Amino acid sequence: MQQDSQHYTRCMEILRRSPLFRNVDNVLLKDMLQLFHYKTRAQGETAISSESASDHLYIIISGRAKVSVYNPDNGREHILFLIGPGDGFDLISLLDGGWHDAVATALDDMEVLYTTIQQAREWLNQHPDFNRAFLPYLGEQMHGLADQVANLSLFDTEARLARLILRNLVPDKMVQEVSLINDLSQETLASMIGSVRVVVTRHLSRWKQKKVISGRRGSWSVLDLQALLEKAKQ
Amino acid sequence: MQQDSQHYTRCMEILRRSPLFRNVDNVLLKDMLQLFHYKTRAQGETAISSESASDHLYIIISGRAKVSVYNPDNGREHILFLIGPGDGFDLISLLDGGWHDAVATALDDMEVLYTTIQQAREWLNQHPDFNRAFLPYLGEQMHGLADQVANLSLFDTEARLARLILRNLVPDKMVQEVSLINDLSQETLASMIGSVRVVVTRHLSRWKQKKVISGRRGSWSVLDLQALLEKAKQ
DNA sequence: CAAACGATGTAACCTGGGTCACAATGAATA
DNA sequence: TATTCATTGTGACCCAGGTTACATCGTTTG
Repeated sequence: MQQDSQHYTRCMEILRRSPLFRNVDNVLLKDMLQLFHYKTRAQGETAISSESASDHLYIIISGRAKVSVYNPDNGREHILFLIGPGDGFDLISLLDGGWHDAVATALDDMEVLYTTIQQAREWLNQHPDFNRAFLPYLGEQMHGLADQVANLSLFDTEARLARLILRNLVPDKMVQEVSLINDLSQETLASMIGSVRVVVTRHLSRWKQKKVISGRRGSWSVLDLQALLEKAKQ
Repeated sequence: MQQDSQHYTRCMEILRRSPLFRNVDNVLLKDMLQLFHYKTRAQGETAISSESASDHLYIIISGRAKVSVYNPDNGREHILFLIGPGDGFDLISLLDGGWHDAVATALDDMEVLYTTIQQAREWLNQHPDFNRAFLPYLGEQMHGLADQVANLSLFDTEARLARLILRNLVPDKMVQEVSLINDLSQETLASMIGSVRVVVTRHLSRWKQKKVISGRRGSWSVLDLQALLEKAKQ
């Protein structure tokens, strides 16, 4: 991406804030930006499929995406990651072959930066400092996956849902002691905890009746944090 | 470990064959071995727990271990990885903080090499070539975790068990078209697929009746590979 | 050899949660 | 305002698979 591009400043800002490049020198980061190209993706588009996965890597500037796996036989989907501005996708292909089965789909209209694995690898060889930047990021993702495995096999759906919500709590500026969770459809929530929509609905409405939570899509809030922690079984 | 140690040659051999150091120069590898210390672990011992996890890393010389997570509430266990000679544990702490909840337990009597994260990190800074050696290994593990998530949430227990067996097939030298699987207790198999012992027993005995498999602990063989593939749903 | 122990086989039972089917509520477009 | 479509609420049904409880083997140990 050229320095005179209209998007240059915004992209730079996002990179600057990204956990991916936390401790990377500013000048170096500017240099790196030259490697990347800019493009947009409409909501719903399959941003990266398994075919193209192994030869490019991406960094998100705006919008969110889900990285998921499907079972064509029973039509079920599981969301491995939700990613947003500053996140990368297919970074794992810097380590080896990249995701085989996973597919990334845009949840919103998106802007992304992309480059070839080839170029990224060369860059990495010339600038080993970048290893210290992105390796912790991959470590984080690995922990995320291990946590998902643990959740799926050690906890029931109610606990998994509670845990998902607890991980997405956002402190609310208006009301004390109350917090908000993300704007995600119940369908999406279900696909994140390895369950189906109706089950999520069931638990949410039970929790509403018991005054554990209140609100609806996009504006949930937690009334009884203690109860939620209890359901998450620590 | 000193060059005059009685274990030196064997250790070196294991390291040489390990996927961890596939494309590492022999001389460099010998150098590296100096970093490590040797010790043994009895079967059943908790080789590495979450407390010590973040300050040491290990390479297995002999014996196997399981890396697993527990839910104290319902007493259930899930095995994240089975590791054996040439495998490392807690390598992820080279990336960040290491496993928090996972525990490694020796399945057999073991010999391990160990060193501090600190020392390993310094070594890695001086020898960036090692990044190319162990990063693909971590990438592999990451794929393994993603596969487990996919299996747990997209497939039923029968398919998961079939898939586990298919992944552990070993070509049999004696009989054509027949293969053997690992020597693992049904309890262990269950903990690898996120289920319980009785369910594993159920499926195995059904499969025996339908002549899909035969044998018993330690000497299973697959009679009808096609049927097994079918149950694994591709 | 007896006894003790671990790993298996099996049967009876029960429930979490998945499936199906429809109604109700918005939000968006004509 | 009417219509369409996506999302959500809810009830009835049902089964995979988890739970409990023994019985049966092999293997190890006194």
